[in-house]
Amino acid sequence: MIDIKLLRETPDIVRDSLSKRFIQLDIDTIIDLDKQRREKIQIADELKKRKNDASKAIGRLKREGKDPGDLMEDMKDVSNRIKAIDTEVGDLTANIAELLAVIPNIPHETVPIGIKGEAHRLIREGGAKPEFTFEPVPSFELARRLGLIDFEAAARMSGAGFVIFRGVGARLARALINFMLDLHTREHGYTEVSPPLMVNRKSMTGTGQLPKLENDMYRCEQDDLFFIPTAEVPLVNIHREEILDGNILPISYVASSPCFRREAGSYGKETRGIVRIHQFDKVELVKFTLPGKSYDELERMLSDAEKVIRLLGIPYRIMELPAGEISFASAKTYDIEVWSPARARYLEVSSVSNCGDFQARRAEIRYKKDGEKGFVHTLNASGVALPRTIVAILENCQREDGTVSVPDVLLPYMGGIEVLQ
RNA sequence: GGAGAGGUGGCUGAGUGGAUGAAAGCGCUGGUCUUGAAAACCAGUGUACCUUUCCGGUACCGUGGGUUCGAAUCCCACCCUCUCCGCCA
Repeated sequence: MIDIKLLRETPDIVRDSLSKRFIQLDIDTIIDLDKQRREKIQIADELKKRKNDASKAIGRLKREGKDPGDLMEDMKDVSNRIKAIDTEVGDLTANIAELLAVIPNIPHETVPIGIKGEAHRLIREGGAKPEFTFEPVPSFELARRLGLIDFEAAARMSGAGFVIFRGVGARLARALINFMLDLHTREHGYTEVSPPLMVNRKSMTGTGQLPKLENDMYRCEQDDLFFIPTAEVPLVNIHREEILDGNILPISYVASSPCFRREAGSYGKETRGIVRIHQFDKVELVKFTLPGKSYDELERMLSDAEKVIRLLGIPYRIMELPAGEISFASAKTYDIEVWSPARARYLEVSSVSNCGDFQARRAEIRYKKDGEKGFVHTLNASGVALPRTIVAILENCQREDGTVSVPDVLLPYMGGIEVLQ
């Protein structure tokens, strides 16, 4: 959530932000409602003061054995007026909150302007693209031939967009998860967390998935619980409605979890293979920082996620997203993309974002340090998503005989399996 | 799912209709003292909103309603925690 004061005092910053994101929203209505609300609060507060003073006087009179009858009679009317105004204020507050909740975060000043394509800024590249003496086979074909993934059985039991990793395929997924968790906990200082996979509405609102993305999530209607689309949601909500000691920041969490996404409306593209599926595993990184430190931490987080890909030896590149492409809650986002030789294109395996105080404001996550207080900054990064990383491993490490060599860093996790065959 | 108990500030914990935004203790911050530290003593120490030069005001005792001139305190609903029973990986 953006600060209502920003809207009140410098509405042009918000207008500018919306236009950079190519979003049209009526903010004048909010500004007007906010003005009305404050006026009514003032009136109500004055009446409440009268009421409080009178109540004290009545108490005093009664104790002295005098009759406060008239005063009590007068206060009945005041009380009713307060009730009426409070109802109006309540309605206005709810109305404003609702409108404010759909305003996206303000992009950081360094974020490039634009939308698709050329507006993406290349930050750096790594790893050499493999040079094949044969036509590279697409990952879904390799996975099928090697018996790593069963698409048909998954479709039968759950529908399109679900997959079963089986045998060495499941082993590879588990190896990747363990490798990443070990890397982030041992070398990058993250605390491992195993969070709930279903969370309530308030949590989803706190991180910014709601109210906008309700249709993109699986929901258990009976209990009004949502399946998490990313572990970012439970990780950030760990500290919801808390005041953190500024001296223990930054706090860094890592979790591996399945992610559930309805991907409504995306049928037709990317439906083949495991590039876009309804349930996938992802290792997620989340940090809580002091406001002044978040952009330093963003770079560190980017390199933490990048390390995973570098150690796996997969060719990749890092792109900075333009304002028109960054997500709702983000102020600045880098994508890490891995190379898919069979498709001759890059696939996003990680999004690394600084949300500034946007989520902290929604989720009421504050800090206090040396008498100074405020909202923390929150950051999140995939570190990284499994299926597309598996695609990249299969395709980049494939050999002419149809087998795939396992990256060295995964060998300790593969129980002696060096080649997928 | 059933029965019971309970949810008060950073923590422990008083408080059953008016002098309580909330006793007391602990913790924390500053000061005195000390070579320094500890102890002792003194002072301060919740969050948010409105107003704003200053001053000030309002709300908040799990959440939301209600009763009342007045609610932490009474009533209703819901949420959460604990104990026992049932069920269960």
